[in-house]
Amino acid sequence: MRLSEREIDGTLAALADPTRRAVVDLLRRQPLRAGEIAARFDVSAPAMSRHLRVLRRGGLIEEDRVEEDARVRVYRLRPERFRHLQAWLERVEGFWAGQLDAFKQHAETRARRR
Amino acid sequence: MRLSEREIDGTLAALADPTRRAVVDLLRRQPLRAGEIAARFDVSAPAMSRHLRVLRRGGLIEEDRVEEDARVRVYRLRPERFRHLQAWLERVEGFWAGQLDAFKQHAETRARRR
DNA sequence: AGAAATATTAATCGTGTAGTTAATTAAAAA
DNA sequence: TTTTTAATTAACTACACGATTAATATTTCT
Repeated sequence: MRLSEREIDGTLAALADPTRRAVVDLLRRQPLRAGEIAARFDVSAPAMSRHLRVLRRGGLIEEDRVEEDARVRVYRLRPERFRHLQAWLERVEGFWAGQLDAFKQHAETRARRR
Repeated sequence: MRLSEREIDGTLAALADPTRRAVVDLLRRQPLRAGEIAARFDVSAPAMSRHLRVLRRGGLIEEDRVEEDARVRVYRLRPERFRHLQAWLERVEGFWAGQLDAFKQHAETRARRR
């Protein structure tokens, strides 16, 4: 899958905040409820709620509801998006290989001319 | 190499802007002078200068000076930082195996509670 | 039904960031 | 030496973003 510019923007913007990266780091271990996440940081619940929304819109986490208690919302990481981001980075980094190809072609052209 | 939290922050913050990502995309092809970069976008030279500084501090590009004309500054991509970022993503994505276990445990706990 | 719990949205505030034009630095050209 | 050129820094404005407290659903517990 290839991310649109809009998706890339949301994803990178979401990761550009230290608190949100810490949340991602926390969710690596296991899914957690909104309250549990907020409690582990030095911010208010509303502030964390907004962070979670940004992460969700950035495609990095998703929200689940449990049947036992319809009030709680469980958040968990979405691995796909991280893989998409890796693919994006690979594409950007691919300039290196491209330059190498260009060099080869250049060398071949010169060789053929002789 | 492993990036510090501070470095990760600078790098991701630099990439969280559409204009700066477009600059990165542009520099994939070849190094360019500050003026050439600014001319390709719909922003003033000072604005682009700031973007370039953010990208440089984020470790994504570097500045070279040419001997023919000491006024011009040539910017080019630094591939290492992209690889470091990939490594960081891989580390975060590595949660997958653990997540599956956690899921199972979660499901079992729920089942037991009924 | 009424109270407590879970989480979000609303309203507000301060700060950081991107943009602009003007001023500045430094080097090449005339 | 004066003027142009290349690029940055300075000063200022507009707006998006993060944080907080208060208010609002919605669901559970007594």
